Amino acid sequence: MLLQNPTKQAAVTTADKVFEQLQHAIVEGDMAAGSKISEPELAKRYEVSRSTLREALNRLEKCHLIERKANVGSRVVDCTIEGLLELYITREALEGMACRQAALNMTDEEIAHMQDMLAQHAGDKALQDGVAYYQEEGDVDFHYKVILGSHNQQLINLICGQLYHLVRMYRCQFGMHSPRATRAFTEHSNIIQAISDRDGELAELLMRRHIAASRKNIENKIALQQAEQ
Amino acid sequence: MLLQNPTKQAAVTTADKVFEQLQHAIVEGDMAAGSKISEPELAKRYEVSRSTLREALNRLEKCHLIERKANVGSRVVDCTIEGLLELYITREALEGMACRQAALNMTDEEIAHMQDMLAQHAGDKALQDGVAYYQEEGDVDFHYKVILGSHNQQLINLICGQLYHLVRMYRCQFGMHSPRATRAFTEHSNIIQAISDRDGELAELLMRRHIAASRKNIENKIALQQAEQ
DNA sequence: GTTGTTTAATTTGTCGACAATATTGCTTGA
DNA sequence: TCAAGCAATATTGTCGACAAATTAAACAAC
Repeated sequence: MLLQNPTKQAAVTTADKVFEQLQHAIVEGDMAAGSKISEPELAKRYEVSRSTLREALNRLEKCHLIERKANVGSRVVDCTIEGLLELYITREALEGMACRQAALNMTDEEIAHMQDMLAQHAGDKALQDGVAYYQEEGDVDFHYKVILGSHNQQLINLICGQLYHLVRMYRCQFGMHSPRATRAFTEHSNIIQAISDRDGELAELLMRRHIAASRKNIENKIALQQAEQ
Repeated sequence: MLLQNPTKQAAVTTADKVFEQLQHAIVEGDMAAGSKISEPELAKRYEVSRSTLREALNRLEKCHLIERKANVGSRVVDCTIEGLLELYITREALEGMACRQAALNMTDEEIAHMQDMLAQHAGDKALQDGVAYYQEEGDVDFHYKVILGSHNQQLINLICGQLYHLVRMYRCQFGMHSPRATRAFTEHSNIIQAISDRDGELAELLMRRHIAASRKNIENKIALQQAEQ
């Protein structure tokens, strides 16, 4: 299982390694969302100088996992419902367009490969109807493939390099392993079909609905929770 | 005339100031696109230490104006036709969605203010049918207003904080003061109308066409240039 | 003359210390 | 008792120097 950011390149410098560790810690919630970051403390904990730590912090800021204010310091971003919904809106726009471009720009080989992947997921899913696996890794794999298929470096960087770290963070913190698996599988199939038909307009429409469905799913949950209280 | 990035906050630290100067230099082309960046040289020229310069470089990287490779160094991004078209595609997706959200989320006051702005531009335009003014500043103002009107912080940060620096760079480097002014004005009017009608779907559609029209305008120019050779 | 290797020089990455700014806690006065 | 101002503390921003890596150059071998 890959399941790793395709735009990620091997960590060579120590700042890279610290960045990755911090990234993990933030995404997994080991560093509480919204909490203040103490540079001296973190530098000591990871056994690096403050310069290297600051270099790592800069990269965290680049993917919107922390926020800095001049002469005040850094905080881990906090996960709010509004932020989550905003993120989905943004994904809808970007991944929708990426899907349209994928329909135009993917090679036949890439499309074939993606169809194979889906077929394999179908097998896994039938095998272990626990559904969890597909939703977790399969979903991310699928979306990555489509995004990369757009062959648009701008879109790829924005989505994979920045947005998806936040997406993962929200997924962890809100414990979202949503049980839309079977439905998601059908939606994925239809999207791939549209791509292989080179129907960009339909591909975008389907991807947008796919993401919007997840968003609405969340909105409903929220509404339900508020109704209970 | 404002015409400045609405997400920009006052430069307080010296790294901020160096960042702004470098940003200007890159956007305007004083630092050639694609050229290598020498940290020691720049640090000396701006009379700061390498640490502060690197801090500034980090921010330039954040808005995609330079690219860094570990142990190798930084380069100013180069302006290619492909990159420009990719940028327009991305804008189409993001600003389209921002426009839809603006139709849903803008306050009546904000809408009224935008209508006033357009009316004023109309006057200016009639006055000096030189057209240049409207295209330059008015266009940017209009787009900023719509983006901010989305009330979606994620979209605002992505577009205003990152994408638009690149947009400005391309505009400068390729000398694009495209003469679509009168047509653009009509398109702007229609978009505002859709927003004030709270018709998100139409607003998004119109904004996407508006941006796509600019892209196609460029594509045609390119095709023409290549035909000449 | 070209290729491959070794050495020198330059550049980037990292470090610890100092300066400037912000925060905290205390004192003082009303 | 509370507010305001001041002092002390801690944090961030900036600096110059050293270590590690890359690039350039010189040299040797084919």
